[in-house]
Amino acid sequence: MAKKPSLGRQKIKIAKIEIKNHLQVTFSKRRSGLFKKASELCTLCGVEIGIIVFSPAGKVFSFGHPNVESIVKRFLTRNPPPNSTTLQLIQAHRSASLGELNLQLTHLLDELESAQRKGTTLDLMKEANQSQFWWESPIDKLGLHELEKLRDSMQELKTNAIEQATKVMEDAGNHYSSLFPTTTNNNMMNETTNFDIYEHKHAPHIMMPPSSAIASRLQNFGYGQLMF
Amino acid sequence: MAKKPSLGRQKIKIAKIEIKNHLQVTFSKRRSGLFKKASELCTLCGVEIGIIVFSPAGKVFSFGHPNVESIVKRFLTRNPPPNSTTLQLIQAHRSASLGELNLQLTHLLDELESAQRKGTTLDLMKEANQSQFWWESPIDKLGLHELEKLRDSMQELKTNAIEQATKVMEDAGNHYSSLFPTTTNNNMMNETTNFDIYEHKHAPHIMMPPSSAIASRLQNFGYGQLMF
DNA sequence: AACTATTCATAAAC
DNA sequence: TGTTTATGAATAGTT
Repeated sequence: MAKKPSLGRQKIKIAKIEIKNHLQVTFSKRRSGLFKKASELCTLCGVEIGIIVFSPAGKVFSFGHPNVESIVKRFLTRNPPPNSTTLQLIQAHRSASLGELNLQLTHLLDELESAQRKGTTLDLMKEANQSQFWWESPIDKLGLHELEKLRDSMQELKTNAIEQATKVMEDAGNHYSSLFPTTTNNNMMNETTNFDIYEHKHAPHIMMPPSSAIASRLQNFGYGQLMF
Repeated sequence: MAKKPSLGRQKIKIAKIEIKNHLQVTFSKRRSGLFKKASELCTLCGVEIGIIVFSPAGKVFSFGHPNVESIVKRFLTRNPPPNSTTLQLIQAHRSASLGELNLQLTHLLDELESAQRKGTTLDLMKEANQSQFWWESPIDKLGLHELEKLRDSMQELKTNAIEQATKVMEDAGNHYSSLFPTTTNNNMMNETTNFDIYEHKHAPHIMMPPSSAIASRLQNFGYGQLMF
């Protein structure tokens, strides 16, 4: 019988895909393909890469090694030395065993605690009717650093947890796929690589100054009328 | 004569290339491959992409559609995702399974991402020598609130992790003590493709020589004489 | 840089 | 969105 299992990959023109559904599929596939390529390049050549993608729907997808923010910042400020503290931290966590999860979490809790304290302080300052915003206050590079470390730790923690879970369940011969609400791939990313998908939502209340304020701020960055 | 035109492409391990010459070639090839992929993705799906690459030599290569700066700016000024659902989610999954743990971590990462982004923005502003913002911030206690929720989430997470760890170790013994090969891709997106009429011409390939690239970019950010 | 034999990515269809 | 299939593309090794 004439069977037609699949035409296989077909050559396509590099032009905007008009079929909505098709576009979504292609975007998803190629995005992960792009990130995978980036990841491999990082590992193979020991380079640092940051990728930011804005989907047509306004979502943000980012890839970063070691993380997008450090890349961006370095790009903007021609940051000279590579991030050492964070890398060390990650390195340390990379070989962590499940038994150390508790330790890590405890440590993270400590950091969170201090972050909270900082937040409280800032809140009090605001209530004291300070006209300056919170970044005018005690928060400085240290705060940033802490946050970075925290985040990286969390990332690593998550990775470890998932790794452990996967391994353990595989060993136990369980079919675990239904246990994971979110997709889990253990094969494409590199150890210290951030592969984040950050959903853009429409709640402008957290830290969003009026557009006019943003405009003026950006002018101070040399954006001028470029943006607004 | 046995002819040996080429072995063709050989499979390689994704690990740091040690032969410098080889590394250089691979970096060059794969970098252009990466940028090409990005370019195609831009055209096919009408998305905006920014890529920043720091070579081992410290050189900067970038790709941007329409240009890196606008992408970076959007990324930095993006609204942080509202996290009001996080606590609910955590509490709803009080008896967390491993998969739920993963979910929780993903959400926590989102929050941390926001916090970090704030920090990055702050830091950049400071470096831009901004010392005052004369607009009144619409912010409220959300900052504190977020931190509190984060804290609570972490507490919950810790409990769950310890539970899981105990349970898992009992179930599987110790034969998985050292297993941390690769990381994880946390994919959890579901976007309704919005079909805006984004006109996309040829995706511009921006590969400027490092120094000039940085220079022009920094000038655009008001760092002009600060650097050079 | 150009050339090929292969591996890898992915368009289609489910 | 995951899987499968078969083909289009990218690229490792060589010249």
